[in-house]
Amino acid sequence: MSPAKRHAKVKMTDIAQAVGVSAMTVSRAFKGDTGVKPATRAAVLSKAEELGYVFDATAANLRQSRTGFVAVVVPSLENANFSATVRALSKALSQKNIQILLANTEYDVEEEERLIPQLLRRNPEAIVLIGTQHSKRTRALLKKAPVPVIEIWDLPREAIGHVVGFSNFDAVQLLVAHLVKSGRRRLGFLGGEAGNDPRGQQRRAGFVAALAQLALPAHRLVPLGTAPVGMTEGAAGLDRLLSQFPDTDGIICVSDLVGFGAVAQCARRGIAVPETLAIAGFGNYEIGRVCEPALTTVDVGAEQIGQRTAELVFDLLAPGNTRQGPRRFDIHPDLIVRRSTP
Amino acid sequence: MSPAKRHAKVKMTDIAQAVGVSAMTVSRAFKGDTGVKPATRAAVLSKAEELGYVFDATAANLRQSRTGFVAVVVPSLENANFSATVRALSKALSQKNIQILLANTEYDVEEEERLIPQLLRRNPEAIVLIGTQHSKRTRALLKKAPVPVIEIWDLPREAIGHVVGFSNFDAVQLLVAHLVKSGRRRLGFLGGEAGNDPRGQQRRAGFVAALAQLALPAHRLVPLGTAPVGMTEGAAGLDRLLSQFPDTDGIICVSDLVGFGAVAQCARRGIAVPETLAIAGFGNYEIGRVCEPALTTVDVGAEQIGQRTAELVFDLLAPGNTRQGPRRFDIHPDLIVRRSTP
DNA sequence: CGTGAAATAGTTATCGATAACATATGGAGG
DNA sequence: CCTCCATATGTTATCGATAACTATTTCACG
Repeated sequence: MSPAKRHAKVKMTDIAQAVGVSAMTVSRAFKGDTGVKPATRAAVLSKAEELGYVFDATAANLRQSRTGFVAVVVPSLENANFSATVRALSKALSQKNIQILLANTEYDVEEEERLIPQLLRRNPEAIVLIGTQHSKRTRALLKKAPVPVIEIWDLPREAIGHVVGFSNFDAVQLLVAHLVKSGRRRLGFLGGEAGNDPRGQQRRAGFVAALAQLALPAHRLVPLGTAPVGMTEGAAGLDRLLSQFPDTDGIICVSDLVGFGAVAQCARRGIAVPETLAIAGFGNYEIGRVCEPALTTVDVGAEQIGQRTAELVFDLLAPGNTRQGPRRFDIHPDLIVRRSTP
Repeated sequence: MSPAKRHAKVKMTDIAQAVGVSAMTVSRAFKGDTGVKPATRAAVLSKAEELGYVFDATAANLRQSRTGFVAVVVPSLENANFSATVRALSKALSQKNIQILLANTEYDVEEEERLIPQLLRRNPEAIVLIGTQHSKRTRALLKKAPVPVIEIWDLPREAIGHVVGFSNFDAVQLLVAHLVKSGRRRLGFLGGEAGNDPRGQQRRAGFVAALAQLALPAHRLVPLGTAPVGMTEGAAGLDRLLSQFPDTDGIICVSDLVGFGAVAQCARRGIAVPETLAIAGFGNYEIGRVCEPALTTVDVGAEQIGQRTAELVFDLLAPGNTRQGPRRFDIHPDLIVRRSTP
């Protein structure tokens, strides 16, 4: 810690005094455009530089009751899809100098319940939640909260506020349709255990519903354990699925990570993909693009969700915003066909 | 927006009035431990609940000049190693209700220079930076900043403040030693182009130095482009390396992602790994554990870095802290041998 | 030149919680 | 029954920037 750090904090009044103006003028000079003579502004800014002044956002925030940050609640950062969303969101927000207050729930609804009040105390301008499954208390808290709530990555029947997401349920149907069209009939699903990954469950529900509609059997379901499930679980899951249902001719996985685990396990076991077994993933992760054979998957537009969310935030914070009702953006996932399915 | 949201904000004085005590008593009741009669505290808390009171951290922060958040600057969140660190850090900090203010530089030193002043204005209690390469202005700014600076993920010769990291330079030597011990002599390196990934460059430098020390040729270097480089670049890089240096018998990759790309490409080209070509990765990503053959790699203790950083932050913020000099934690990476090397 | 609107600058009060200090109440001990 | 100290609570001023208002200067134009 250098000696400079021990100096008393420099504030606007110090600059004001040094330059010979009032604190208000300094404040105006910093904000940029209001009526301050260019010469005065220059003097203020140079003196500020000289004194090593650092603007105190806390004080400004209190006075203005605007904080300029957005709270973001994620189930996990290690999921490349979620981090892509956060990245896109962060990038867009930082353009307008809005900061992100990050909270990580580890897929735990109770942890979320504990964290959200902590975030709300800081008066974020909006709160963005990946996921739409919350505890009763959390929902009640957010409903009353004096900030816009944006749930993303899903399309809940009953949203708390705004929504930017897609239907996991529908997205899986793209994959089912594709596999069925290419002649597969005995389809299995890896992932989506009842529990802490609502998106995974929805994908499974979508799978079951799609098969039911086609009058195909939908009993080949293998849960993989507690989220997050990854490549390791995919490999183990494939073995489990095939030992229970050896005649399976197509598998849809809850994510590309699981899909890759399954494909890799097939390679080890000498099962031909896609000839003997077609395998599809979900989420368009990099691994699905690179593995052998490359995975058919669904691109859910992770970046797009982040981008759109940022735009929504800008909209909500726009000065003239006549708070209309809650908004709902439906992102449409794209089917990406690759070599792992015929 | 529910009607409740239009209500004027409830503050401590409102509760005080409703309960018939002073604002100070309400404040004390919330803090928990100071001398407040249990009955009074109960009355205050229940009234607060009833009125839907939300504590305003901004005001408290201003008064106390403590904000309770830590700024975290990352080059990228999509790197699983970095997000593991952030996750561990976030998890530990949230235990003590310290929030994370996140900033993403996208591996861009100028973006970092733009973002850090924004963060400093918010009076974080500490600023954590992944990486030790900063612009001159950034360094100067951080040196003067009235908050502890913690650089992580590297061991810089000249740190700004505290350090929690490991030597990328040394870590690679573990891999070189391992490959050489198993008889490989014509080693190549994929990654670490001069540019925006200083950690990658250090790994390459470590590779060159290790070979030089063993009097082995160290010219088989293939840059992959601008960070972040991943699986795709690994596959392309392998082709490039083998076309330039067909006799290569061992490759060290700047990350497991690149390593996987290389291994996958070998599978496509029918090159036997590790018999013909040994391949090692870096970072102990999940992919390296699951791919075929599994990758020999170096575990750099990403979570451990986050954990340690949190502990350091706690230490620095401890009330009785007699600010000693800067601290330096050297994390020791571990070699993990798997099937991709003999 | 004089006048008034625009441009520039200053004053005062405020955002909401709390540190620091001041005061009231209760009960133990003499 | 009174002193004294611990416990419980109240008062006042403050953190630093800025909204809202007021005051002054500038200058275009008649």
